[in-house]
Amino acid sequence: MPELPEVEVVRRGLEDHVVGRTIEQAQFYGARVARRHLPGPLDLSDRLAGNLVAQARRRGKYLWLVLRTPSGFEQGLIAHLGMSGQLLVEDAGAPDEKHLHARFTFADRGPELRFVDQRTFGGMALSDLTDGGVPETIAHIAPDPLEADFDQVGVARRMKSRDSAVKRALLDQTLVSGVGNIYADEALWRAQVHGERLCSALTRPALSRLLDHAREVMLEALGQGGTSFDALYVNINGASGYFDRSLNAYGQEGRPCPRCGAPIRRESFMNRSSYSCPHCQPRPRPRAGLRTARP
DNA sequence: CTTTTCTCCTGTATGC
DNA sequence: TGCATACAGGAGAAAA
Repeated sequence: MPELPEVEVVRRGLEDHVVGRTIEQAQFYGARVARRHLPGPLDLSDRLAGNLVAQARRRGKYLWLVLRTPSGFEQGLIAHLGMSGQLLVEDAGAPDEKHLHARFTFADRGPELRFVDQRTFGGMALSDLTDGGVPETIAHIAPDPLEADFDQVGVARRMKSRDSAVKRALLDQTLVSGVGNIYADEALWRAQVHGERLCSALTRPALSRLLDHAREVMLEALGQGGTSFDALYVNINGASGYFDRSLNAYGQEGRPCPRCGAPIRRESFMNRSSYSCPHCQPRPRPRAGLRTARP
């Protein structure tokens, strides 16, 4: 599942293999991949031909190519990988993938760029750029912890004032972007905090330390090419990352906690799975007056 | 306004 | 063997 480190690996691949090239033709197959481009896939295709790819940028889990027309007008081609999206650079002769949704050919007749996505939660769209260089349609996405001007003090303060579970806040992309289920669980394990603790029950320094852990675990994962459980996340060359070997909590149900040896537990939270150490990350005590399900 | 739940999608694993 | 069900989960819409 591509989160910040995996998306950054893809961005670097695009920087190396696509930036500096001119799009000859962009084709979109089916309506779903361009569903967030409201004028539709044919309009998107028309607008892309002839553009120079000037930059490959990222915020959180969003990627965008800065495209430049011959007259110098710039826009952002946003790509989100969703759960299973892949951007692949391949020779034109390579057989079409089963879930191929978009194909870009270039004026230099070099390798193609393809968007492949099994579960189609991902997509592409064209957007004007704001003064800050971020596409308008993702202006609501907060800066991620790897950005130079990430306002950690401000984020910790906003978290402190939230009346919700701390894991929910970590996953809220309008608060801090780039963190998904895997790195949220890993950051909480490192911070020794249970994800269902309320934000307001933690101190601002503790919230700041949690953000430090989120940044550090994502940086470490980036250094190992990201986390791959299967062939659904790969870099633009189709290769897997290997941070899955370094996971301490996520997906480790029943295995000993690397810190204390207690078996890692799996719990359901927000209709997905959360993994934590029952000893290092005790559940919060139910508060008086809190409504609980009763059979 | 804030917070939570629902929905989109398909391949894989599991149970009867 | 076949069919039903659970699960993976990001993000925006809808509901509370």
